[in-house]
This record gives sequence, structure tokens and C-alpha cells, in this order.
Amino acid sequence: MEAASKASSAPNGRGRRATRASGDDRERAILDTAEKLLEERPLSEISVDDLAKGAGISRPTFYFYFPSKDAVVLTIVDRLVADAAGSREEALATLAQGDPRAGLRKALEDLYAAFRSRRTVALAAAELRPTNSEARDLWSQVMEGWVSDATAVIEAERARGAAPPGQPARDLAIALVQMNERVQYATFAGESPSLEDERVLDVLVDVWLRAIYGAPEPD
Amino acid sequence: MEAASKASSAPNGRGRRATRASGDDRERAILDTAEKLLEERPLSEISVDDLAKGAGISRPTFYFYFPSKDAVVLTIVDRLVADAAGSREEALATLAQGDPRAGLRKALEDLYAAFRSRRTVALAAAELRPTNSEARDLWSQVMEGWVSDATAVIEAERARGAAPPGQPARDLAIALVQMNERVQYATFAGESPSLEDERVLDVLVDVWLRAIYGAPEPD
DNA sequence: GGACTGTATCAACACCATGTCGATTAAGTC
DNA sequence: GACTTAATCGACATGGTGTTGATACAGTCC
Repeated sequence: MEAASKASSAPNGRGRRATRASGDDRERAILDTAEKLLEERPLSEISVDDLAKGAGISRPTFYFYFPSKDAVVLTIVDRLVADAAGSREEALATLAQGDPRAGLRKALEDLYAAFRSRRTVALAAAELRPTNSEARDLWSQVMEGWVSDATAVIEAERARGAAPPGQPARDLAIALVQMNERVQYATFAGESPSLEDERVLDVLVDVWLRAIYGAPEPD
Repeated sequence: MEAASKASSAPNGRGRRATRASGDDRERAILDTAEKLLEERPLSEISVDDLAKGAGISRPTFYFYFPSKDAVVLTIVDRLVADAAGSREEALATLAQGDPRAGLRKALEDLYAAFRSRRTVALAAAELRPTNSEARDLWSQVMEGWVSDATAVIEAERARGAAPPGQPARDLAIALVQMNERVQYATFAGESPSLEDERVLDVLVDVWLRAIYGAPEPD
């Protein structure tokens, strides 16, 4: 089904069949159109024709640049994820030396900010996940990265005696990372029971701290 | 778009246009076919024709019984939710008097078991949510129920001095309930970073207990 | 037992979105 | 100025959805 590919120069193999000329602009135009339309309506209500029209080309021509609507979104998500990875590096450094509490807050803040700034893209990615295996794989990787970071932090804190023992670090990390994903998604989507934007971080940080540093058998 | 409706006797207005005769069997056959097919493949890969064929009728006849594929799934989900509501009542009672810790564990256990026993339906519901507003509303209601239950428990525990103050009870409840949803979904779907089936409850209960009973500023 | 009513059924149709094919134009090379 | 290769699109094939209209098939009811 989905092949590997990977074109000449650009560090991104989704779409384009080995090109060179002014088609770069068109590719951009399609991506920009997609982001613009996602501000207005969900992915499911955007057709290939909408993207083509928005980029000033016909529908068949669209397929010259991308193999499908999904591929367009995945390309955009790729970049969002890459940006988020940047702040993750940074946060990890902060976390490494200095107060892990402050570092943790900063890490969660940066991550939240990264996705918040392009929430419609994040929502589209979530919409894609159930039906698109490539989207699932991409997100799996992203989650795995955060989980292993969090696992390392928890284990380090336990090793130096700052955090008590408890559930296996990785299991705890999975639950916490998934909580973050879900809570943030709900807020971005404006779901009915959801945290207000300004409250998200306070609540998440609080749960993380208690889950990591709280006594295993409280009271 | 989606109107209210609500037929004569049955406590469920989705589907059927006021009927009476042997068509009841057919309705059942459609629902059964849907559940059966969901064991095999995701909702997105099931067509109206598949449901019709499975129930031994033609596609147009399907529309005599249900207005769409989504309506079929929503009918099934309705029932799942109703069943789950049963265990919720029970769990709340357990929670009311007696050890709230044990009660909490039992509540989470029952809920997990209810959805676990029909995980493919739960997964289909999740798949529907992004595109179907009725599914979103239904799930909103369900979440709201759990959140307000959890909020009440947290407030009660704080009031009687068993739990320390902290983030607003409702905010904490939202985060915890959403964590449960996400973690359980990941496990049901067999996602890549996900908790093993036997570990889910231990981990979730642990986080709930720490989040509710742990000190606000630990260490 | 025929006229009437409402259930249940489906073939045929209209529609829409996706993805593909083939032909065509517009630039570069050499 | 013949040859490639990028870029474009009209026309088509496919596959799904939902609707229409005709029909068969009960049961009343008088």
C-alpha cells in the first residue's frame, strides 16, 4: 500500500514525484490552502477539489503533487511534530539539571504551546488516526518518544530518592502522557466536559507531580 | 439536520419509521450484523451494503429500518452506555458508604469491564465521534455523568478531611476521567504505547488515589 | 370476498467524491 | 529544432450514499 519513497533533496518524502521546477510553489499553495481551510471546517468536510481549487489548479493536477488528501495533512503534521520535537529537546535539557519540578512544568508548557498554536492541525491529525494507518504510526512514534522521556525522568527521580517507588515507571508514564493528549485535545476541540484553556496546565502539572512524587499508599 | 423523532413504544427513537410487524427481526438482524462485522474490521470499512447483505435484505430496504450506517452504530452504543450506566449506579452506592478507596477501585473496575466486554463497539463509537455530531453529544453526556460523579466524590472526601485541598474538584475530575477514557481506548485498540490489559486498572487506580489523596505540594 | 390501508421490499436512478488515463502544452537541454 | 521531462487537465471508471416509484403482501372492515 503506502510505499517508502523519499525524494532527492527535501527531508520529506510524502507527496511529489521527483520534481524540480515551479511546482514547489504549487505544493506550498496546497499545504497553505489545507491549513487555511482547516481553520474553517473539519477535515472530513474538505475535499480534494477544495484543496485543488484553493491552490488554483484542477483536481487531477492535485494528484501530481500529493497522492491523497491524507498525505497533505500528514505532511503538515510532520512539520508540526518536528517543531514540537524542538521544544522537547530544550525541555529535556532544563529537566536534566536543576529542579525537576520546574523542568516538568516547563516541558508540559512548551508541549502544550506547540500544539495549541496550531490546534486545527492537531485536531485534523486526531481525525485522521482512526482511518489512516500512516497517521497512526506517526502518532505512535510521537507518543513513544514522550513516554520514554517521562519514564526516564520518573526512574531518575526514584533512583535519587526524590520519588517513592510505585507502579512501573513506564506504565505510569503511559497513563500520564495519554492523559495529557486527551485533556489537551478536549480543550482544543472545545468539548463539553473539558478544561478551560488557562486551567489545563495547572491541573496536568498537579496530577503529574502527585502521581510521581506522592506516596504509594497515601493518607 | 438530525431531527428529534422518538417512536411509539420502544425507549429509543433512532431508526425505524413507526413499524409493528416482523420487521423487528430485521432490525435485530441489522444490529447483530453490525456487531459481528465490527469484530472483523473498523467501522470505516463497513458499508451500508455489507449491513444489508448480512441481514439478508437489499440496500434500499436497509434504509427502511435505519436512516444511515451511523444510526445503527449509535443504537448499539446507546445500549452499551445504558448497560454501563447500570454498573455506575451500583458503584456509586458502594462508594457512598464504606471505604471510598475500595469503592473507587470497584467503580473503575466495573466501568472498565463494561466497555471491555464490547470493545469493538467502543472503538466504533470513538471512530464516529469526529464526524458525527450525534455521537459527540452522546459521548459528552456520558463523560459529563462520570465527571460529576467523580467531582462529588472528591468534594465529599475533602469535606470530611480525608483528602487535602488542591485543584478545583471538577477540574481534577475532568482530567482523571479523560485519562481513563484515553488509556482504556489505547488498550482496547492495541495501540503501540499502551498499557497491558491486566495492568490498566492498577495504574489508573494508583493515579486516581494519588491525585485525590496526595498532598498538594509533595515531598 | 372485494376495497382499503399500511408494512415491507427492491430495481433503477441521481449524486458525489475519489483516483486514473491519455493527450496536450510549456520549458528547458543539447 | 528534435528530445526529454514537468505540469496540466478533460474525460472516464469506480464505489459509495441516499431517494423514488412500483410492487407484493399482509391484514382489517363492511
